[in-house]
Amino acid sequence: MTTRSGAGFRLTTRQFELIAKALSDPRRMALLETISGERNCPCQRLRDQFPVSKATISHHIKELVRAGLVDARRQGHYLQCEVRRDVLAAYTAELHRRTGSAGES
Amino acid sequence: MTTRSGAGFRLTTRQFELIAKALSDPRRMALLETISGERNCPCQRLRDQFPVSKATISHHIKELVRAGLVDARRQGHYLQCEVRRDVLAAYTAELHRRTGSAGES
DNA sequence: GAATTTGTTAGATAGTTGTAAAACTATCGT
DNA sequence: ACGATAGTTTTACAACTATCTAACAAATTC
Repeated sequence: MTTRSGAGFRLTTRQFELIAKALSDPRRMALLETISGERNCPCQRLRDQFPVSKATISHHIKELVRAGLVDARRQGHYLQCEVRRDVLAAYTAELHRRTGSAGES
Repeated sequence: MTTRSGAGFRLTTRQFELIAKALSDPRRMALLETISGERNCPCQRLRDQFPVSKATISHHIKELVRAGLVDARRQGHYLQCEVRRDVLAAYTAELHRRTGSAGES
């Protein structure tokens, strides 16, 4: 099996930093988890699950998209969000690479 | 080969959050990289490589230790720092687990 | 024990950021 | 076109944090 270790591509320094930042807020991380839970996650559903305003959710999603962790496109008047697991894999690969952990090229 | 995916143990929610926070600052990440580069890294060497005060370095190391990413113990009047790669592996494993990425238990 | 070197702690400051309210834009159904 | 629903942007603010200086503590060497 091809493990996620070999993530096909490398991240720029900037993207690496943006991802680390994006993952550092617990709420944003929780949003990412919820998004990854459902195939297509209308943002509206996020509002039901988290006690935060829609403005805040919009902001967090923007950060996730900016980091490249999430793809979002408007579908009707819903927003379809999708987790970029390859980017996430590239992040952890780079993380291990930088710390000299086993298994990275 | 046993990939790092199976990280032997699980992190608490709290530690997961602390690690994410610890990794989110570029300077702190750079310090972690340097620490992981050398077997035993006297903090003094860090001061030579980074244009920050020793107080700042001390603070960052404290955060890394708090997150469990680094073990630090005083050896003489140097501080010996060591990266906990198993904790790092547990973090990435948990990250992929939470986002439903491949290969996690 | 005094001086030196190394790291820590306390206090202060400047910059960042998570959050919400309100105003705005976009899309759909009627 | 109108109204309703979904999401964005602007603005403001409180909380956090990276950083420094300065004072302190710990360990070594003379």
